[in-house]
Amino acid sequence: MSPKIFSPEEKDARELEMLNCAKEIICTEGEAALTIDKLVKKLPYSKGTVYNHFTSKEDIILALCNAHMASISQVFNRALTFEGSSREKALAVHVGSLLNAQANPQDFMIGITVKTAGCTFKASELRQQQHQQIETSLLSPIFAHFRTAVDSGECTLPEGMMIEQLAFACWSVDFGTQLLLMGDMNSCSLRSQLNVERELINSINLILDGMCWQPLAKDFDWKASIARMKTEIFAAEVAKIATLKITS
Amino acid sequence: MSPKIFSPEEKDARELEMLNCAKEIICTEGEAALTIDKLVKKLPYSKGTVYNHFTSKEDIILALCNAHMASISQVFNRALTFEGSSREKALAVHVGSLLNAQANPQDFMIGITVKTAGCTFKASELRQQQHQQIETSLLSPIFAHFRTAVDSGECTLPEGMMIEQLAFACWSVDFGTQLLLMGDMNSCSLRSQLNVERELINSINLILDGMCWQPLAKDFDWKASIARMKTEIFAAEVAKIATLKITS
DNA sequence: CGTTATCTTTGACGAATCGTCAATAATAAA
DNA sequence: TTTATTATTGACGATTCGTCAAAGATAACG
Repeated sequence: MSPKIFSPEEKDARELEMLNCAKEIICTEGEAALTIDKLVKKLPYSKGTVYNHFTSKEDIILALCNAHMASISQVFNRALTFEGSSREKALAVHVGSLLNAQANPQDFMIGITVKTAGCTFKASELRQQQHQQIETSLLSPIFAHFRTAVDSGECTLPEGMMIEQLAFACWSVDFGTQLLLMGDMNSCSLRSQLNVERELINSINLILDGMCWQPLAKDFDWKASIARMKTEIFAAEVAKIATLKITS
Repeated sequence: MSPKIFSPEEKDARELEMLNCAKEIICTEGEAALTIDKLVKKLPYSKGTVYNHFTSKEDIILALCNAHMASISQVFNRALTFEGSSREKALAVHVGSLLNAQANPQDFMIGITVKTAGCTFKASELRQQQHQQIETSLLSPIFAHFRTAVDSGECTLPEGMMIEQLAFACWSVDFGTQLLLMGDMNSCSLRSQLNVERELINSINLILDGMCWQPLAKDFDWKASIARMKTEIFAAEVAKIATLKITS
C-alpha cells in the first residue's frame, strides 16, 4: 500500500559517479565538450535520471566547482603550515593556488566559468548554498592568518581598511593574474613576454610590500623560500605538473 | 562579361548596422540573449548575409569588444591628462577604467566573455589581429607613463622587473577586482560587504605603495583627488552612471 | 534591348543541444 | 498476487548554429 524504493546515500554515490564521468569528459575533450547527451551516452543511466540529480548542465558544473574548491581548501591549509614568517605563509597560499591551478587546469577553468558565465543563476539553490559555504570555509583560515599578522604588528592595516579587504586585494591579484595569463592563451597580447609564476609572485610581493608586511621583498630571499615550499609542502602538485608537461 | 556589384565602404556601414543591432539586443535582453536567429529577425538582411560579414557569433562579440576597447583607449588617454602627480595619473587610469565599466556594463561583460570564454579562437583571423592591435595601442601610453615615472624617480622599479610587469600587476588587480565584484553578483560571498570602487582604489593604492610610487597613499588626499577626477575628466561617465541608477 | 558572366541574397535544411513528460518498469508492503 | 508509490526511460518539441544550392541583382557587351 505504501512501499517504495529509496536511496539513502546511494544517491550520493550515483551523483559522484555522474560527476566523475563529467569530469572525465572535460579532462579528455575540454570543458566545451561537456554535453548532457554525451554524458548520458557514457553513463548507464538515462537522461531523465541524470536530471533527477542535477537541474541543469550548470548545476553539474557548479557541483564540480564545489568539489574543486574543497580540495583548494586543503591546499590553503597546507600552505599555512609552512615553516616560516607570516609573510612567507601568505605567499605560500598564492604559490599553492597557482600550483594547484597548474596541476588541475580543467578544474581551474571550471572555476573561471562559474565566476564569469553566470552559472550560479542556473544552478540549483542547494548547490549555490554549498558553494557559499565552501567559499566561507575556504577564506576563514586566510582571514585568521591576516588577523594574527596584523595583531602581531608584522603587517600594517592601512587606516580605514578591514582585514577582509586586505585579503580580498590579494585574492583579486591572484585571480586576475591567473585568469589573464592562463585562461585564453591568445587573449593577452603581452602573454608571450610574461610568465604566470613570475608575475604572480611579483604582484603579490608588490601588494604585500604595500601592506608593509615584514620582511619586505627586498629584505628576504623569497626565491629560496618558494623553492622550499615546492619541496616541503607542494611536492605532490609539482610532481603532477611535471607529469602533465611530459604528456603534452 | 565581367561586371559585378561591389560595396567599397558600404560593407563597413552594414557591418556597423549589424553590430548596433546586436548591441541593442545585448543591452535590452542581456548578453546570453544574443542569438543569430534573433539578430537576423531584427535586421533587414538574411542569415546568409550576416554570415558574409561575420564568421560566427563569437566573431560578432569580438567585434563589439574591439569597439569597446577603442573607446577605453580614449578614456585612458583622458586619464593621463589629469592635472596632478604621476601617481595621481596612474590612479586616474583605474578610476577611468572602473567608471567606464559602470557606465557601460554590457560592454564590460562582453570584454569578460572574450577574455574567458575562448571567443578569440572562434573569431576570424582579421578580427583577432584587430584585437591585438587595439590592445597594443591601449597599453602603450600606459607603459610610457610608467617609464617616465620610473625614470624621474617617482616610482621605484624593483630589481629584475620590467616596466611591462609593473603595468601588468596593476592591470591584473584592476581586472580581478572588477570581475569578482561586478561579474556574477552571486558568485562572491563577500560581495555584500565589499564595494567595487573602494576595493579597487584600496588595492591599487596598496600596489602603488609597493612600488614606492610617491607620494604614498598615506601622504596625500586621494579621496579629494578622485573627486576632482570625476568632475574634471570623467564627468560624462559619472553622469551616465547616474542615469543608469535612476532607470533601474 | 537582350544576353551573359559574376556577385549577392535568401531561407530551407541538417545537425546538435537542451530540458520535459507521458508511458513503462521496478519495488515492497498488504 | 495485488497494488500503491516511486524510479527510469527515451522520444519529443523547442532552440540554435552554420551551410549551401537556388534565385535574384547588376553592369558590361553585342
